Amino acid sequence: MRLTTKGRYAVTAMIDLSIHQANGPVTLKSISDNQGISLSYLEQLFAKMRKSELVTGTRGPGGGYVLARDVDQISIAEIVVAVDEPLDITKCEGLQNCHDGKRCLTHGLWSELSDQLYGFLAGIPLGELMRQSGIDQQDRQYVNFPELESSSDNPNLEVN
Amino acid sequence: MRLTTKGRYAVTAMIDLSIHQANGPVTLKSISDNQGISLSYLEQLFAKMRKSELVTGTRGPGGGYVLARDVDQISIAEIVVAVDEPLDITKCEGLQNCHDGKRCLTHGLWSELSDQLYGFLAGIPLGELMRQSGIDQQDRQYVNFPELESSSDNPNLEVN
DNA sequence: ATAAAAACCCACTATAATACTGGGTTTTAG
DNA sequence: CTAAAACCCAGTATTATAGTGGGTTTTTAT
Repeated sequence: MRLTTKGRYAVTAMIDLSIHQANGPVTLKSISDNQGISLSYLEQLFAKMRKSELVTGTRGPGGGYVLARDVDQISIAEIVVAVDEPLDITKCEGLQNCHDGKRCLTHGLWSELSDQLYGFLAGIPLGELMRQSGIDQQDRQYVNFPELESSSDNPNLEVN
Repeated sequence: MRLTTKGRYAVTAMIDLSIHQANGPVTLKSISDNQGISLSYLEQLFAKMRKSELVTGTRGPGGGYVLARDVDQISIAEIVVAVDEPLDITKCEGLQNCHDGKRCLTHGLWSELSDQLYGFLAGIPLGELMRQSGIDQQDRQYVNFPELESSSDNPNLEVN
């Protein structure tokens, strides 16, 4: 499992969607305007999320997207996996540098780490992030994730 | 915090290093041969990890790299952060699509998620993965991470 | 001394992933 | 009928990833 900016775009778009869907279907155009993501890129992302049955689209005027499930029944993991296409599994098979099984071994280790990461993100429902967005920026600090302290020694807070 | 194949290369190389450093410094050449990563790419990765003081290099014949700290005092998070250069923080500042603070808001949300991911990976020492590599592939299943069940419903096991 | 092994350094290139542009076509409300 | 929207697709620009190919220093061993 990878966690790239692509997944961040998708999660960001889904938060926007979950915030605004109360008034009916949300258009990609509005998400595009709100979040500064190109319309066509959003279309690509939502095509994948629709295939993963995270959202449902309705056509025509007044149409748009709504979440296919309750906001708390959709995890961050599902969103990330939906847009982040898996790389080919068989890459190391039949390669000369895999002869002693050493490469496959570390691959296996990473897949376990990946599995854990998935489990971690699977435990964070979209609604959790959505509700945080309603809280004022100043006081909003890990209120919904008490299991983690401030941990402000993180040198890599990717804010953009 | 991002988690890409680049981080995986670094973690893989560090596992290889931690396994072999008992016999003295490990050359990048040997890691390159073992793991099928290009020598020059390893040099780039290790230059960063050296700056982050995760490894120390010694020159000349018989030289190579060793871990700068005990294998259990180096976390996966540190390795990933060391090689994964952060994107520019100020990207959204002064942009027209950030006027209503909506973008900054979701950025903030993501940074919190990122912070949690960091905390999660910070809790996994390199030694934990290293020791798993000694266990036979067949029986090796989440033995060191009992907090997670098999979770074989993960649709995105990235094994390559 | 000399040779060789290794880190260390750098500029460039190839490939792949990301994100966007710009055109469509369908569907559907009004 | 018109327009708004999803839906679709081919291409392109940009960026990140990974590699190639040269160096130079440092250090050990001959």
